[in-house]
Amino acid sequence: MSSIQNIDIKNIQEELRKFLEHTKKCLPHISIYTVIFSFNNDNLNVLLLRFGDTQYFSLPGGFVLKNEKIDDASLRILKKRTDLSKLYIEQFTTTGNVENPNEDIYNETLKKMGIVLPDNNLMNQRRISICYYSLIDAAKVNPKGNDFFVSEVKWRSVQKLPELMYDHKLIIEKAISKLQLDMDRKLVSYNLMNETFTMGELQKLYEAVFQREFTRTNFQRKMLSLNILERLDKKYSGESHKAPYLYRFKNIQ
Amino acid sequence: MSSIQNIDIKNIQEELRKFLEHTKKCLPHISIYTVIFSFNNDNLNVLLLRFGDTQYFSLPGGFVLKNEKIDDASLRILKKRTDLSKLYIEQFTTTGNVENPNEDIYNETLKKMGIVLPDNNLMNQRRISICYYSLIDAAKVNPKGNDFFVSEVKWRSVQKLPELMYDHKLIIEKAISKLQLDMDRKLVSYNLMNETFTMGELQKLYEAVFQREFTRTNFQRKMLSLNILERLDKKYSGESHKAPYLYRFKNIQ
DNA sequence: TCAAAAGTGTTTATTATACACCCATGG
DNA sequence: CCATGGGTGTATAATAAACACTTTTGA
Repeated sequence: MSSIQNIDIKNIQEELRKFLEHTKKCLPHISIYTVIFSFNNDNLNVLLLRFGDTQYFSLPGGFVLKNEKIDDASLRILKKRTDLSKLYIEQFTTTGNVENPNEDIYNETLKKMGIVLPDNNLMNQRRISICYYSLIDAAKVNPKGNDFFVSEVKWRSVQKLPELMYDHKLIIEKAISKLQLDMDRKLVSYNLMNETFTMGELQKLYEAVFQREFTRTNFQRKMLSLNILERLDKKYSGESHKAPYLYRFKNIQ
Repeated sequence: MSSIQNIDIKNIQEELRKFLEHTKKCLPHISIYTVIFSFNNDNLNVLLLRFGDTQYFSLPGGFVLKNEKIDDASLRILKKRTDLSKLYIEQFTTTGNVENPNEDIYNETLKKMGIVLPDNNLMNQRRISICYYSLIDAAKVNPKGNDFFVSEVKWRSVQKLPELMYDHKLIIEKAISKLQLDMDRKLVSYNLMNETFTMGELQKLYEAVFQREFTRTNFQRKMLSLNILERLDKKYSGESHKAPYLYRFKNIQ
Protein backbone atom coordinates (compact mmCIF):
# COMPACT_ATOMS: atom_id res chain seq x y z
CA MET A 1 0.00 0.00 0.00
CA SER A 2 1.59 3.17 -1.18
CA SER A 3 1.73 6.47 0.61
CA ILE A 4 0.75 9.53 -1.37
CA GLN A 5 4.33 10.51 -2.07
CA ASN A 6 4.70 7.42 -4.21
CA ILE A 7 1.72 8.10 -6.42
CA ASP A 8 2.98 9.38 -9.73
CA ILE A 9 1.16 12.29 -11.22
CA LYS A 10 0.61 10.84 -14.67
CA ASN A 11 -1.12 7.90 -13.05
CA ILE A 12 -3.36 10.20 -11.06
CA GLN A 13 -4.37 12.13 -14.14
CA GLU A 14 -5.14 8.90 -15.96
CA GLU A 15 -7.21 7.65 -13.05
CA LEU A 16 -8.96 10.98 -12.89
CA ARG A 17 -9.83 10.75 -16.56
CA LYS A 18 -11.29 7.29 -16.09
CA PHE A 19 -13.20 8.47 -13.03
CA LEU A 20 -14.75 11.39 -14.90
CA GLU A 21 -15.70 9.03 -17.71
CA HIS A 22 -17.31 6.70 -15.19
CA THR A 23 -19.28 9.37 -13.34
CA LYS A 24 -20.92 10.43 -16.58
CA LYS A 25 -22.68 7.07 -16.57
CA CYS A 26 -23.94 7.47 -13.00
CA LEU A 27 -26.94 9.05 -11.31
CA PRO A 28 -26.23 12.45 -9.78
CA HIS A 29 -26.76 13.27 -6.09
CA ILE A 30 -26.71 9.64 -5.03
CA SER A 31 -23.75 7.80 -3.60
CA ILE A 32 -23.25 4.41 -2.04
CA TYR A 33 -21.06 3.76 0.98
CA THR A 34 -20.09 0.33 2.22
CA VAL A 35 -18.89 -0.45 5.71
CA ILE A 36 -16.81 -3.57 5.15
CA PHE A 37 -16.42 -5.56 8.34
CA SER A 38 -13.94 -8.30 9.04
CA PHE A 39 -12.85 -10.09 12.18
CA ASN A 40 -9.14 -10.38 12.88
CA ASN A 41 -6.87 -10.42 15.90
CA ASP A 42 -9.92 -10.53 18.15
CA ASN A 43 -11.04 -7.23 16.67
CA LEU A 44 -13.93 -6.12 14.55
CA ASN A 45 -12.30 -4.21 11.72
CA VAL A 46 -13.50 -1.81 9.06
CA LEU A 47 -11.86 -1.22 5.71
CA LEU A 48 -10.90 2.42 5.35
CA LEU A 49 -9.25 4.52 2.66
CA ARG A 50 -6.76 7.21 3.50
CA PHE A 51 -7.73 10.44 1.80
CA GLY A 52 -4.78 11.89 -0.08
CA ASP A 53 -1.94 12.87 2.23
CA THR A 54 -4.24 13.76 5.11
CA GLN A 55 -4.85 11.96 8.40
CA TYR A 56 -8.44 11.50 7.33
CA PHE A 57 -9.96 8.25 6.19
CA SER A 58 -13.19 7.56 4.41
CA LEU A 59 -15.40 4.62 3.65
CA PRO A 60 -15.24 2.87 0.29
CA GLY A 61 -17.97 4.27 -1.84
CA GLY A 62 -19.14 4.99 -5.32
CA PHE A 63 -22.04 5.99 -7.50
CA VAL A 64 -24.99 4.16 -8.99
CA LEU A 65 -24.99 3.52 -12.71
CA LYS A 66 -28.03 4.85 -14.51
CA ASN A 67 -29.28 1.36 -15.18
CA GLU A 68 -28.16 -0.43 -12.07
CA LYS A 69 -30.03 -1.60 -8.98
CA ILE A 70 -28.66 -0.07 -5.81
CA ASP A 71 -27.84 -3.48 -4.31
CA ASP A 72 -25.88 -4.27 -7.44
CA ALA A 73 -24.04 -0.98 -7.18
CA SER A 74 -23.04 -1.90 -3.65
CA LEU A 75 -21.81 -5.32 -4.78
CA ARG A 76 -19.88 -3.78 -7.65
CA ILE A 77 -18.10 -1.41 -5.28
CA LEU A 78 -17.29 -4.31 -2.97
CA LYS A 79 -15.95 -6.34 -5.85
CA LYS A 80 -13.73 -3.43 -6.82
CA ARG A 81 -12.27 -3.14 -3.33
CA THR A 82 -12.04 -6.78 -2.34
CA ASP A 83 -12.14 -8.81 -5.56
CA LEU A 84 -14.90 -10.84 -3.92
CA SER A 85 -18.35 -11.47 -5.37
CA LYS A 86 -21.60 -12.58 -3.79
CA LEU A 87 -20.76 -10.97 -0.49
CA TYR A 88 -23.31 -10.66 2.27
CA ILE A 89 -24.65 -7.10 2.23
CA GLU A 90 -27.22 -5.34 4.32
CA GLN A 91 -28.55 -1.86 3.71
CA PHE A 92 -28.98 0.02 6.97
CA THR A 93 -29.51 3.72 6.39
CA THR A 94 -29.59 6.58 3.95
CA THR A 95 -28.10 9.90 4.98
CA GLY A 96 -28.92 13.12 3.28
CA ASN A 97 -27.96 16.23 5.14
CA VAL A 98 -27.13 19.32 3.16
CA GLU A 99 -23.94 20.36 4.94
CA ASN A 100 -20.81 18.54 3.92
CA PRO A 101 -18.34 18.44 6.81
CA ASN A 102 -14.64 18.44 5.87
CA GLU A 103 -15.38 19.95 2.50
CA ASP A 104 -12.38 22.25 3.05
CA ILE A 105 -10.04 19.30 3.56
CA TYR A 106 -11.46 17.70 0.46
CA ASN A 107 -10.94 20.82 -1.64
CA GLU A 108 -7.44 21.56 -0.38
CA THR A 109 -6.23 18.02 -0.86
CA LEU A 110 -7.44 17.79 -4.43
CA LYS A 111 -5.82 21.15 -5.12
CA LYS A 112 -2.54 19.93 -3.64
CA MET A 113 -2.69 16.87 -5.87
CA GLY A 114 -3.26 18.99 -8.91
CA ILE A 115 -6.70 17.55 -9.44
CA VAL A 116 -9.41 19.73 -10.88
CA LEU A 117 -12.90 18.30 -10.97
CA PRO A 118 -15.47 20.12 -13.08
CA ASP A 119 -18.04 22.00 -11.02
CA ASN A 120 -20.81 19.82 -12.33
CA ASN A 121 -19.06 16.61 -11.35
CA LEU A 122 -20.94 14.28 -8.99
CA MET A 123 -18.27 14.77 -6.33
CA ASN A 124 -18.95 18.50 -6.18
CA GLN A 125 -22.71 18.21 -5.89
CA ARG A 126 -24.90 17.60 -2.92
CA ARG A 127 -25.10 13.86 -2.27
CA ILE A 128 -27.51 11.51 -0.60
CA SER A 129 -25.70 8.38 0.60
CA ILE A 130 -27.21 4.92 0.69
CA CYS A 131 -25.24 2.92 3.24
CA TYR A 132 -24.57 -0.81 3.29
CA TYR A 133 -22.44 -2.99 5.44
CA SER A 134 -20.77 -6.17 4.30
CA LEU A 135 -19.27 -9.08 6.18
CA ILE A 136 -16.18 -10.78 4.84
CA ASP A 137 -13.69 -13.35 5.95
CA ALA A 138 -10.51 -11.30 6.27
CA ALA A 139 -8.44 -14.29 5.16
CA LYS A 140 -10.06 -14.27 1.73
CA VAL A 141 -9.50 -10.67 0.83
CA ASN A 142 -6.76 -8.57 -0.62
CA PRO A 143 -7.97 -4.99 -0.29
CA LYS A 144 -7.25 -2.64 -3.16
CA GLY A 145 -7.47 1.07 -3.60
CA ASN A 146 -7.31 2.56 -7.04
CA ASP A 147 -9.15 5.81 -6.79
CA PHE A 148 -7.16 8.90 -7.52
CA PHE A 149 -7.58 10.26 -4.01
CA VAL A 150 -6.80 7.04 -2.12
CA SER A 151 -3.27 6.81 -0.77
CA GLU A 152 -3.74 3.83 1.52
CA VAL A 153 -6.23 1.03 2.15
CA LYS A 154 -6.31 -0.26 5.67
CA TRP A 155 -8.20 -2.43 8.11
CA ARG A 156 -8.87 -0.43 11.25
CA SER A 157 -10.31 -1.72 14.49
CA VAL A 158 -13.68 -0.17 15.33
CA GLN A 159 -12.15 0.32 18.78
CA LYS A 160 -9.69 2.92 17.60
CA LEU A 161 -10.92 4.56 14.46
CA PRO A 162 -8.87 7.30 12.84
CA GLU A 163 -10.35 10.68 11.96
CA LEU A 164 -13.04 10.20 9.39
CA MET A 165 -14.24 12.33 6.52
CA TYR A 166 -17.81 13.59 6.22
CA ASP A 167 -20.35 11.80 8.41
CA HIS A 168 -18.56 8.47 8.16
CA LYS A 169 -18.04 8.12 11.88
CA LEU A 170 -21.78 8.19 12.36
CA ILE A 171 -22.31 5.79 9.49
CA ILE A 172 -19.93 3.26 11.02
CA GLU A 173 -21.67 3.53 14.38
CA LYS A 174 -25.02 2.90 12.73
CA ALA A 175 -23.53 -0.04 10.85
CA ILE A 176 -22.35 -1.60 14.11
CA SER A 177 -25.80 -1.17 15.64
CA LYS A 178 -27.41 -2.85 12.68
CA LEU A 179 -24.85 -5.64 12.71
CA GLN A 180 -25.60 -6.28 16.38
CA LEU A 181 -29.29 -6.39 15.62
CA ASP A 182 -28.78 -8.78 12.73
CA MET A 183 -26.49 -11.07 14.70
CA ASP A 184 -29.15 -11.25 17.40
CA ARG A 185 -31.91 -12.21 15.03
CA LYS A 186 -30.42 -14.18 12.20
CA LEU A 187 -27.49 -16.27 11.20
CA VAL A 188 -24.94 -13.89 9.72
CA SER A 189 -21.84 -14.40 11.83
CA TYR A 190 -20.55 -17.19 9.58
CA ASN A 191 -19.74 -14.55 6.98
CA LEU A 192 -17.06 -13.21 9.28
CA MET A 193 -15.55 -16.57 10.24
CA ASN A 194 -13.29 -19.08 8.65
CA GLU A 195 -15.15 -22.22 7.67
CA THR A 196 -14.06 -23.97 10.86
CA PHE A 197 -13.42 -22.39 14.21
CA THR A 198 -13.33 -23.12 17.89
CA MET A 199 -15.98 -22.01 20.33
CA GLY A 200 -13.46 -19.61 21.84
CA GLU A 201 -12.91 -17.94 18.48
CA LEU A 202 -16.63 -17.56 17.94
CA GLN A 203 -16.99 -16.05 21.38
CA LYS A 204 -14.24 -13.56 20.60
CA LEU A 205 -16.19 -12.48 17.53
CA TYR A 206 -19.36 -11.92 19.54
CA GLU A 207 -17.40 -10.01 22.14
CA ALA A 208 -15.85 -7.80 19.48
CA VAL A 209 -19.20 -7.05 17.87
CA PHE A 210 -21.17 -6.46 21.05
CA GLN A 211 -18.32 -4.79 22.91
CA ARG A 212 -18.94 -6.85 26.01
CA GLU A 213 -17.80 -10.09 27.56
CA PHE A 214 -19.82 -13.25 27.70
CA THR A 215 -19.54 -15.99 30.31
CA ARG A 216 -17.63 -18.73 28.56
CA THR A 217 -19.72 -21.68 29.73
CA ASN A 218 -23.05 -20.06 29.06
CA PHE A 219 -21.95 -18.79 25.67
CA GLN A 220 -21.03 -22.33 24.66
CA ARG A 221 -24.37 -23.73 25.77
CA LYS A 222 -26.27 -20.93 24.08
CA MET A 223 -24.56 -21.47 20.75
CA LEU A 224 -24.98 -25.24 20.87
CA SER A 225 -28.66 -24.91 21.79
CA LEU A 226 -29.29 -23.00 18.56
CA ASN A 227 -28.56 -26.20 16.67
CA ILE A 228 -26.66 -24.43 13.95
CA LEU A 229 -23.21 -25.79 14.70
CA GLU A 230 -21.70 -29.06 13.61
CA ARG A 231 -18.94 -30.42 15.83
CA LEU A 232 -15.85 -31.65 13.99
CA ASP A 233 -12.51 -33.03 15.17
CA LYS A 234 -10.51 -31.53 17.95
CA LYS A 235 -7.95 -28.91 17.13
CA TYR A 236 -4.52 -29.61 18.58
CA SER A 237 -2.71 -26.34 18.69
CA GLY A 238 0.40 -27.57 20.50
CA GLU A 239 -0.49 -25.52 23.53
CA SER A 240 -0.59 -27.08 26.93
CA HIS A 241 -4.28 -27.36 27.50
CA LYS A 242 -7.23 -29.42 26.46
CA ALA A 243 -7.73 -29.27 22.70
CA PRO A 244 -10.98 -27.54 21.74
CA TYR A 245 -13.39 -28.96 19.20
CA LEU A 246 -13.63 -27.35 15.83
CA TYR A 247 -17.09 -26.32 14.68
CA ARG A 248 -18.69 -25.48 11.40
CA PHE A 249 -21.97 -23.77 10.64
CA LYS A 250 -24.55 -26.24 9.36
CA ASN A 251 -26.53 -25.65 6.19
CA ILE A 252 -24.26 -23.06 4.69
CA GLN A 253 -24.51 -23.76 0.99
CA MET B 1 -63.08 13.14 -0.90
CA SER B 2 -63.79 13.54 -4.55
CA SER B 3 -63.77 10.88 -7.20
CA ILE B 4 -61.90 11.60 -10.39
CA GLN B 5 -65.05 12.53 -12.29
CA ASN B 6 -65.42 15.57 -10.08
CA ILE B 7 -61.98 16.94 -10.66
CA ASP B 8 -62.28 19.82 -13.04
CA ILE B 9 -59.74 20.03 -15.79
CA LYS B 10 -58.71 23.64 -15.29
CA ASN B 11 -57.85 22.78 -11.72
CA ILE B 12 -55.75 19.85 -12.84
CA GLN B 13 -53.81 21.97 -15.28
CA GLU B 14 -53.19 24.56 -12.61
CA GLU B 15 -52.00 21.89 -10.17
CA LEU B 16 -49.83 20.43 -12.88
CA ARG B 17 -48.23 23.79 -13.51
CA LYS B 18 -47.47 24.21 -9.81
CA PHE B 19 -46.11 20.69 -9.66
CA LEU B 20 -43.75 21.27 -12.58
CA GLU B 21 -42.59 24.47 -10.96
CA HIS B 22 -41.95 22.62 -7.73
CA THR B 23 -40.04 19.72 -9.28
CA LYS B 24 -37.59 22.15 -10.83
CA LYS B 25 -36.42 22.94 -7.31
CA CYS B 26 -35.93 19.28 -6.40
CA LEU B 27 -33.16 16.72 -6.76
CA PRO B 28 -33.65 14.34 -9.66
CA HIS B 29 -33.80 10.54 -9.27
CA ILE B 30 -34.65 10.70 -5.58
CA SER B 31 -38.10 10.42 -4.09
CA ILE B 32 -39.45 10.12 -0.60
CA TYR B 33 -42.31 7.83 0.39
CA THR B 34 -44.05 7.91 3.73
CA VAL B 35 -46.09 5.09 5.19
CA ILE B 36 -48.46 6.94 7.50
CA PHE B 37 -49.84 4.64 10.17
CA SER B 38 -52.81 5.23 12.39
CA PHE B 39 -54.83 3.04 14.71
CA ASN B 40 -58.58 3.05 14.36
CA ASN B 41 -61.44 0.60 14.76
CA ASP B 42 -59.01 -1.96 16.16
CA ASN B 43 -57.06 -1.80 12.92
CA LEU B 44 -53.66 -0.62 11.92
CA ASN B 45 -54.31 1.68 8.98
CA VAL B 46 -52.23 3.23 6.25
CA LEU B 47 -52.98 6.44 4.40
CA LEU B 48 -53.26 5.76 0.68
CA LEU B 49 -53.94 7.87 -2.40
CA ARG B 50 -56.07 6.62 -5.22
CA PHE B 51 -54.27 7.04 -8.49
CA GLY B 52 -56.48 8.81 -11.03
CA ASP B 53 -59.56 6.79 -11.92
CA THR B 54 -57.82 3.43 -11.44
CA GLN B 55 -58.22 0.84 -8.70
CA TYR B 56 -54.61 1.42 -7.77
CA PHE B 57 -53.42 3.26 -4.73
CA SER B 58 -50.03 4.64 -3.90
CA LEU B 59 -48.21 5.95 -0.88
CA PRO B 60 -47.90 9.66 -0.23
CA GLY B 61 -44.59 10.81 -1.56
CA GLY B 62 -42.60 13.62 -2.96
CA PHE B 63 -39.20 14.91 -3.88
CA VAL B 64 -36.31 16.42 -1.97
CA LEU B 65 -35.60 20.12 -2.40
CA LYS B 66 -32.08 20.89 -3.48
CA ASN B 67 -31.27 22.43 -0.12
CA GLU B 68 -33.32 20.25 2.16
CA LYS B 69 -32.36 17.44 4.54
CA ILE B 70 -34.13 14.22 3.69
CA ASP B 71 -35.77 14.02 7.13
CA ASP B 72 -37.12 17.51 6.56
CA ALA B 73 -38.43 16.51 3.15
CA SER B 74 -40.29 13.65 4.80
CA LEU B 75 -41.77 15.99 7.41
CA ARG B 76 -42.76 18.49 4.75
CA ILE B 77 -44.62 15.81 2.81
CA LEU B 78 -46.36 14.69 5.99
CA LYS B 79 -47.36 18.24 6.79
CA LYS B 80 -48.83 18.59 3.32
CA ARG B 81 -50.96 15.47 3.72
CA THR B 82 -51.98 15.73 7.35
CA ASP B 83 -51.48 19.38 8.37
CA LEU B 84 -49.50 18.04 11.31
CA SER B 85 -45.97 19.04 12.25
CA LYS B 86 -43.34 17.40 14.43
CA LEU B 87 -44.60 13.95 13.67
CA TYR B 88 -42.71 10.87 14.69
CA ILE B 89 -40.84 9.56 11.67
CA GLU B 90 -38.53 6.64 11.16
CA GLN B 91 -36.57 5.91 8.02
CA PHE B 92 -36.56 2.20 7.28
CA THR B 93 -35.33 1.46 3.77
CA THR B 94 -34.28 2.83 0.42
CA THR B 95 -35.42 1.03 -2.70
CA GLY B 96 -33.75 1.47 -6.01
CA ASN B 97 -34.60 -1.08 -8.61
CA VAL B 98 -34.48 -0.09 -12.24
CA GLU B 99 -37.76 -1.57 -13.39
CA ASN B 100 -40.84 0.45 -12.64
CA PRO B 101 -43.88 -1.83 -12.29
CA ASN B 102 -47.23 -0.38 -13.34
CA GLU B 103 -45.57 2.18 -15.55
CA ASP B 104 -48.19 1.40 -18.19
CA ILE B 105 -51.02 2.23 -15.80
CA TYR B 106 -49.24 5.41 -14.85
CA ASN B 107 -48.82 6.48 -18.48
CA GLU B 108 -52.34 5.60 -19.59
CA THR B 109 -53.95 7.35 -16.66
CA LEU B 110 -52.07 10.59 -17.19
CA LYS B 111 -52.95 10.44 -20.87
CA LYS B 112 -56.61 9.94 -20.02
CA MET B 113 -56.47 12.98 -17.74
CA GLY B 114 -54.93 15.07 -20.47
CA ILE B 115 -51.72 15.47 -18.52
CA VAL B 116 -48.45 15.71 -20.38
CA LEU B 117 -45.30 15.68 -18.33
CA PRO B 118 -42.08 16.67 -20.07
CA ASP B 119 -39.74 13.75 -20.70
CA ASN B 120 -37.12 15.24 -18.44
CA ASN B 121 -39.54 15.61 -15.53
CA LEU B 122 -38.61 13.83 -12.31
CA MET B 123 -41.66 11.62 -12.59
CA ASN B 124 -40.48 10.19 -15.88
CA GLN B 125 -36.97 9.41 -14.71
CA ARG B 126 -35.61 6.48 -12.83
CA ARG B 127 -36.13 7.04 -9.10
CA ILE B 128 -34.56 5.84 -5.90
CA SER B 129 -37.03 6.00 -3.04
CA ILE B 130 -36.14 6.77 0.55
CA CYS B 131 -38.89 5.34 2.71
CA TYR B 132 -40.15 6.59 6.05
CA TYR B 133 -43.00 5.61 8.24
CA SER B 134 -44.86 7.94 10.54
CA LEU B 135 -47.21 7.34 13.45
CA ILE B 136 -50.17 9.61 14.00
CA ASP B 137 -53.22 9.77 16.17
CA ALA B 138 -56.03 9.32 13.66
CA ALA B 139 -58.25 11.64 15.70
CA LYS B 140 -55.95 14.58 15.07
CA VAL B 141 -55.72 14.37 11.32
CA ASN B 142 -57.70 15.50 8.36
CA PRO B 143 -56.03 13.84 5.37
CA LYS B 144 -55.74 15.91 2.21
CA GLY B 145 -54.86 15.13 -1.34
CA ASN B 146 -53.99 17.89 -3.73
CA ASP B 147 -51.75 16.31 -6.30
CA PHE B 148 -53.05 16.32 -9.82
CA PHE B 149 -53.20 12.54 -10.00
CA VAL B 150 -54.85 11.94 -6.61
CA SER B 151 -58.58 11.31 -6.79
CA GLU B 152 -59.10 10.03 -3.26
CA VAL B 153 -57.28 9.95 0.06
CA LYS B 154 -58.16 7.04 2.29
CA TRP B 155 -57.23 5.15 5.42
CA ARG B 156 -56.95 1.47 4.58
CA SER B 157 -56.44 -1.40 7.01
CA VAL B 158 -53.14 -3.18 6.51
CA GLN B 159 -55.25 -6.33 6.71
CA LYS B 160 -56.97 -5.67 3.41
CA LEU B 161 -54.86 -3.44 1.26
CA PRO B 162 -56.05 -2.49 -2.21
CA GLU B 163 -53.90 -2.97 -5.28
CA LEU B 164 -50.83 -0.83 -4.97
CA MET B 165 -48.71 0.98 -7.52
CA TYR B 166 -45.03 0.32 -8.02
CA ASP B 167 -43.33 -1.56 -5.17
CA HIS B 168 -45.53 0.01 -2.53
CA LYS B 169 -46.88 -3.28 -1.26
CA LEU B 170 -43.36 -4.34 -0.37
CA ILE B 171 -42.61 -0.96 1.17
CA ILE B 172 -45.64 -1.22 3.45
CA GLU B 173 -44.62 -4.71 4.52
CA LYS B 174 -41.15 -3.50 5.37
CA ALA B 175 -42.66 -0.57 7.27
CA ILE B 176 -44.74 -2.94 9.38
CA SER B 177 -41.66 -5.03 10.17
CA LYS B 178 -39.75 -1.98 11.24
CA LEU B 179 -42.67 -0.74 13.30
CA GLN B 180 -42.84 -4.08 15.10
CA LEU B 181 -39.11 -3.90 15.80
CA ASP B 182 -39.37 -0.35 17.09
CA MET B 183 -42.37 -1.12 19.29
CA ASP B 184 -40.40 -3.98 20.79
CA ARG B 185 -37.39 -1.89 21.62
CA LYS B 186 -38.55 1.61 22.34
CA LEU B 187 -41.51 3.67 23.38
CA VAL B 188 -43.25 4.68 20.19
CA SER B 189 -46.78 3.37 20.60
CA TYR B 190 -47.98 6.55 22.28
CA ASN B 191 -47.78 8.27 18.90
CA LEU B 192 -50.65 6.09 17.72
CA MET B 193 -52.86 6.51 20.77
CA ASN B 194 -55.08 9.14 22.19
CA GLU B 195 -53.60 10.80 25.25
CA THR B 196 -55.59 8.57 27.56
CA PHE B 197 -56.68 5.00 26.91
CA THR B 198 -57.66 1.81 28.60
CA MET B 199 -55.44 -1.23 28.84
CA GLY B 200 -57.80 -3.04 26.49
CA GLU B 201 -57.36 -0.36 23.86
CA LEU B 202 -53.60 -0.54 24.16
CA GLN B 203 -53.73 -4.31 23.80
CA LYS B 204 -55.82 -3.94 20.66
CA LEU B 205 -53.11 -1.72 19.20
CA TYR B 206 -50.41 -4.26 19.92
CA GLU B 207 -52.54 -7.02 18.46
CA ALA B 208 -53.11 -4.99 15.31
CA VAL B 209 -49.42 -4.24 14.87
CA PHE B 210 -48.12 -7.71 15.65
CA GLN B 211 -51.01 -9.52 14.01
CA ARG B 212 -51.40 -11.88 16.94
CA GLU B 213 -53.31 -12.12 20.17
CA PHE B 214 -51.90 -11.55 23.62
CA THR B 215 -53.15 -13.05 26.85
CA ARG B 216 -55.02 -10.25 28.49
CA THR B 217 -53.74 -10.71 32.03
CA ASN B 218 -50.11 -11.13 31.03
CA PHE B 219 -50.27 -8.19 28.67
CA GLN B 220 -51.51 -5.98 31.47
CA ARG B 221 -48.77 -7.08 33.84
CA LYS B 222 -46.11 -6.65 31.16
CA MET B 223 -47.15 -3.11 30.34
CA LEU B 224 -47.40 -2.08 33.98
CA SER B 225 -43.98 -3.58 34.75
CA LEU B 226 -42.40 -1.26 32.19
CA ASN B 227 -43.24 1.64 34.47
CA ILE B 228 -44.19 3.90 31.63
CA LEU B 229 -47.89 4.15 32.36
CA GLU B 230 -49.64 6.43 34.76
CA ARG B 231 -52.98 5.23 36.08
CA LEU B 232 -55.77 7.81 36.01
CA ASP B 233 -59.45 7.65 36.93
CA LYS B 234 -61.75 4.88 35.88
CA LYS B 235 -63.64 5.20 32.67
CA TYR B 236 -67.35 4.56 32.99
CA SER B 237 -68.65 3.67 29.60
CA GLY B 238 -72.18 2.83 30.67
CA GLU B 239 -71.66 -0.81 29.80
CA SER B 240 -72.50 -3.46 32.31
CA HIS B 241 -69.08 -4.50 33.42
CA LYS B 242 -66.32 -3.29 35.66
CA ALA B 243 -65.02 0.09 34.54
CA PRO B 244 -61.43 -0.04 33.32
CA TYR B 245 -58.81 2.44 34.44
CA LEU B 246 -57.61 5.05 32.03
CA TYR B 247 -53.88 5.26 31.51
CA ARG B 248 -51.51 7.84 30.11
CA PHE B 249 -47.89 7.47 29.03
CA LYS B 250 -45.53 9.05 31.53
CA ASN B 251 -42.86 11.52 30.52
CA ILE B 252 -44.30 12.44 27.18
CA GLN B 253 -43.36 16.08 26.88
C1' DT C 1 -78.41 -12.43 40.22
C1' DC C 2 -76.27 -12.67 35.86
C1' DA C 3 -73.06 -11.84 31.96
C1' DA C 4 -69.31 -9.28 30.57
C1' DA C 5 -64.99 -7.25 31.05
C1' DA C 6 -61.34 -5.83 34.33
C1' DG C 7 -58.04 -6.67 37.80
C1' DT C 8 -55.08 -9.71 40.83
C1' DG C 9 -52.83 -13.99 42.39
C1' DT C 10 -50.65 -18.39 41.68
C1' DT C 11 -48.47 -22.05 39.35
C1' DT C 12 -45.48 -23.75 35.89
C1' DA C 13 -42.28 -23.62 32.18
C1' DT C 14 -38.56 -21.42 29.92
C1' DT C 15 -34.47 -18.90 29.72
C1' DA C 16 -30.58 -16.44 31.62
C1' DT C 17 -26.80 -16.18 34.91
C1' DA C 18 -23.41 -17.73 38.06
C1' DC C 19 -20.25 -20.85 39.36
C1' DA C 20 -18.41 -25.44 40.83
C1' DC C 21 -16.25 -29.19 38.99
C1' DC C 22 -13.70 -32.27 36.02
C1' DC C 23 -10.91 -33.11 31.70
C1' DA C 24 -7.06 -32.93 28.47
C1' DT C 25 -2.71 -31.05 27.12
C1' DG C 26 2.36 -29.95 26.95
C1' DG C 27 6.03 -28.49 29.62
C1' DC D 1 2.05 -32.62 38.61
C1' DC D 2 0.96 -28.11 37.37
C1' DA D 3 -0.99 -24.17 34.82
C1' DT D 4 -4.04 -23.32 31.20
C1' DG D 5 -7.97 -23.41 28.59
C1' DG D 6 -12.02 -26.53 27.38
C1' DG D 7 -16.29 -29.05 28.49
C1' DT D 8 -20.30 -30.36 31.48
C1' DG D 9 -23.47 -30.17 35.49
C1' DT D 10 -26.18 -27.77 38.76
C1' DA D 11 -28.27 -24.25 41.46
C1' DT D 12 -30.53 -19.91 41.36
C1' DA D 13 -32.74 -15.88 39.48
C1' DA D 14 -35.47 -13.61 36.10
C1' DT D 15 -38.91 -13.80 32.66
C1' DA D 16 -42.71 -15.67 30.07
C1' DA D 17 -47.03 -18.21 29.69
C1' DA D 18 -51.20 -20.34 31.41
C1' DC D 19 -55.07 -20.06 34.04
C1' DA D 20 -57.93 -19.74 38.40
C1' DC D 21 -60.19 -16.48 41.05
C1' DT D 22 -62.24 -12.07 42.50
C1' DT D 23 -64.27 -7.47 41.49
C1' DT D 24 -67.23 -4.16 39.37
C1' DT D 25 -70.81 -2.74 36.44
C1' DG D 26 -75.69 -2.16 34.33
C1' DA D 27 -79.53 -4.67 33.10
